[in-house]
Amino acid sequence: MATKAPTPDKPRLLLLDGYSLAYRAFFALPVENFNTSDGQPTNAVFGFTSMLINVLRDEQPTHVAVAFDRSEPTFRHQAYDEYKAGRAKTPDEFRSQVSLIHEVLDALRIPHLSVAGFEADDVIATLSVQATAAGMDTLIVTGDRDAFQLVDDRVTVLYPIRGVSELARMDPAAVEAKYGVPPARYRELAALVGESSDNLPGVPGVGPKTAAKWLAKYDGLDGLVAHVDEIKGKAGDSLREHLAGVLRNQQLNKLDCDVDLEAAAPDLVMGQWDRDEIHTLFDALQFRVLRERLYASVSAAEPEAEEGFDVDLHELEPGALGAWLEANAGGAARTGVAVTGTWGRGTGEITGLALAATAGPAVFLDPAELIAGDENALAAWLADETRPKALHDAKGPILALAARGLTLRGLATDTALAAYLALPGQRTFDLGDLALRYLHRELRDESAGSGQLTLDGSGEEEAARDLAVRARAVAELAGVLDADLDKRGATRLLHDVELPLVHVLAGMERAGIAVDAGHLAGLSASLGGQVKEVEQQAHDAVGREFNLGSPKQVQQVLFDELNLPKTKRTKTGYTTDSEALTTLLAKDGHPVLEHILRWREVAKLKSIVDSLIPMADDAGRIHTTFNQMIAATGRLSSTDPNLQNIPIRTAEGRQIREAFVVGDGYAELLTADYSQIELRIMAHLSGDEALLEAFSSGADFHTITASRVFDLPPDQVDPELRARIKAMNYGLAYGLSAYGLSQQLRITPDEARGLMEEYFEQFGGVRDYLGKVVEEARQTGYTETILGRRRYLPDLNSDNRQRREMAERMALNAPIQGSAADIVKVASLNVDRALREGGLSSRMLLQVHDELVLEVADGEHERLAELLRTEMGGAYDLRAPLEVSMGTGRTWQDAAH
DNA sequence: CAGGGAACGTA
DNA sequence: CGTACGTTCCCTGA
Repeated sequence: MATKAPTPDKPRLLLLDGYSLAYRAFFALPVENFNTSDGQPTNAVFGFTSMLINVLRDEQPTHVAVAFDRSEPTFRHQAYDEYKAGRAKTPDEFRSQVSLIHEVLDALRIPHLSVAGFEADDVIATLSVQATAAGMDTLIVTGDRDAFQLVDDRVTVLYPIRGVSELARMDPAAVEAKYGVPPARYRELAALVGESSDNLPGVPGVGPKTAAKWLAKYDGLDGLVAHVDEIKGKAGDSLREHLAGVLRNQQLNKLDCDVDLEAAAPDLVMGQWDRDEIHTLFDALQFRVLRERLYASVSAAEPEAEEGFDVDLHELEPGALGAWLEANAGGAARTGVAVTGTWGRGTGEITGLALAATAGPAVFLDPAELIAGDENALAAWLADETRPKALHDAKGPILALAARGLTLRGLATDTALAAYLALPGQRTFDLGDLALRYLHRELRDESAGSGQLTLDGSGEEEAARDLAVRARAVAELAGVLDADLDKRGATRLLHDVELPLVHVLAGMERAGIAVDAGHLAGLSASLGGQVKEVEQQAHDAVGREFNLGSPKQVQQVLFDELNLPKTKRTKTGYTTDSEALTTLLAKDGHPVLEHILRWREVAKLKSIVDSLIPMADDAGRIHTTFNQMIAATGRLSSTDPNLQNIPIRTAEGRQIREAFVVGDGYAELLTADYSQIELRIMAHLSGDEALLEAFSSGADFHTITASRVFDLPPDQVDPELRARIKAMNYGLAYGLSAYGLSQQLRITPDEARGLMEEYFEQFGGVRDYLGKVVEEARQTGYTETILGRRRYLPDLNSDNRQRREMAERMALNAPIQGSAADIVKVASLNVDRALREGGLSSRMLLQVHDELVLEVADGEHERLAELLRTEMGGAYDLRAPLEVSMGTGRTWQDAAH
């Protein structure tokens, strides 16, 4: 995570054109999304401040100022009556925001300048010239292209493209690449082409290309004027006719570099801003996301003390570990534990282990060299609940320790999990990154005693020190993350749910699930035969061989050779996905389409089967790895292999489920899943009485809701109507649009819109709830689940419509999907506890989002079913009560219900 | 040989 | 122009 290092040795001046940027922001951000509760529009303030914070963060200037235009006429108006004539009147909603922008700048202690008779650009030009003279670099942020004439080696313009979040970096090369002339000639080009926003017409029929060509040929505008009679063609006539205008433009678009200012460039030093003042102002503006971004970038702007960690690494005599632990890790303070080794597939191996608290000495242990007494001391300490430990991503080490017969208890925190709860959108939580982010320290050894140990020379000592540094970093991070989680209201979620869940997941990974190798081999063979057969049929239907697995070749066959109608575009061509091919099949009916679809189906199944076969261990069991820190919503994910996406939809797919079987020593498999958990959560969260009633009635939920929407008795709801409402019910939680619904149900968008309206007439509370979730998230910057799990969605305030709408769908889905994840996690914990407390031998094997798969021990069926009903059903008290359905059987498929 | 894109499996 | 994932395969470009 290499953050761009600030260059404090070189002063950098940042200049912004306040009015032009605010105006951009005003039109980029939909004003209806940016209002304080008393009706003050804030989209321009928000957009301007957002840009400002981003540039401060990314560019780390040492000096800064914002220039504003004045309302008085400038020297340009005096020279040309029509200057900027015909401009639309400034909207009132915009004007009221200008003074708010001034307040923001005051609170940030950023000077703003304006001079009667001059435009902001003249002020900026003057300051940039001063800055260059003073040996400073200058960055100009403006939406006015006239500033390009200022660009040189020391002066760069950042020009907003598309909204307020993206800036084009215009250095001399970029200007030349874009306009075909060096920055110094930009004025001449603009004079020829004209600038409509300033009401400076150029030469009709002459664009940037022609203008650049002329300027290059005649070495600038003066040369062009001197040879104006030589220019041929229409463009030449046009130029001669409008030459006076061109010369006038060139006069007017020259920026004045000598404006009288109160402050000189070197005076504009970035100051420290007043936190209280910012809080007060941002409270009034109801900015929450920006406040956090501002503080995040402030700390980033602070010079990072990139020190390492100082560890006092003790070398222990054999047999001394017990006493050392008693002295240095025997209290109630958390000890950081770092482990090297390998883990996965439900097992692992420890190759090194280091312990270090936030202060005091550290120790490194090589498990291969531990004598029995030390091994016992370590085992006792690790298993001691009263000796709190902090680890970073503990599940792997727990598996590796378990493989050695060691049990870890007293896991007081896991810095990776804590960071996940703080920043759930991040995909990786590298210890080094977190140390840098939270501790401003690098993961390196800085102790003076470094190199004095005699651990056997070479790399061994370095490895020991590195691990000790990691243990120390974990211990220190633990404290900082505690505070961060507390601030975010996630402390209980960590301690009551995620941390204990680590052990449950490790248990499931260790257990694995048995597979019938013979069955898998049989499937592979039969699917392999079908793949070959269908491949041949496809080749025959086309008349040549091609790779069915290559979308590119499939496209070529379908659209180039068979000339079938084009489908929806992808980035690289036209889609050949199954939906599109099915539609094509209905239209054209070419036999190859059927073969391609069939081939994809069997090839996919075969690849799943073939990937499972080598995964089984000697005992015939497959051990997945559950990842607890990937999904932004709080769900688990499963990898290596992914056992959360084993086919179930088709009969052939279900054959794969038959390969997952009960293991030796157990009676059968049991699956227990929540019925419609997400819809129940939606009913609970929205409090929609009609929806809640549909659940409490006990009848088929989709039929009941359909009967309400269509005003029919339930027994007259046909499958078609039920299917439509089922699609609505589920689609709602995903942010389905009328268009999307129409696509899915193959009805017109108008019909879909009508359907949605009728639905909301009955279930208005759902609509209100979904709208409210998004609005609240826009204000606070995050959504929250029933257990307080947050998801941060800064894009809710994006000026890019596509990104904003995507974030809105995420915002309304996250509390629903995330709350379901919360509930299943709580249920897993409760089931695990009840199994232990009840002394049952049955065990959990898998979690598939709303389903638990268990292995039932002999004679425990009844007790287990009862236990699951209690623990899963009672995991959380929803207004639409949780309902659990179960099935048992020899295979996973047989256990379906 | 890494990484992106397309396609498709699940909840 | 419906959320959340992981895997496989092909293809491209260093």
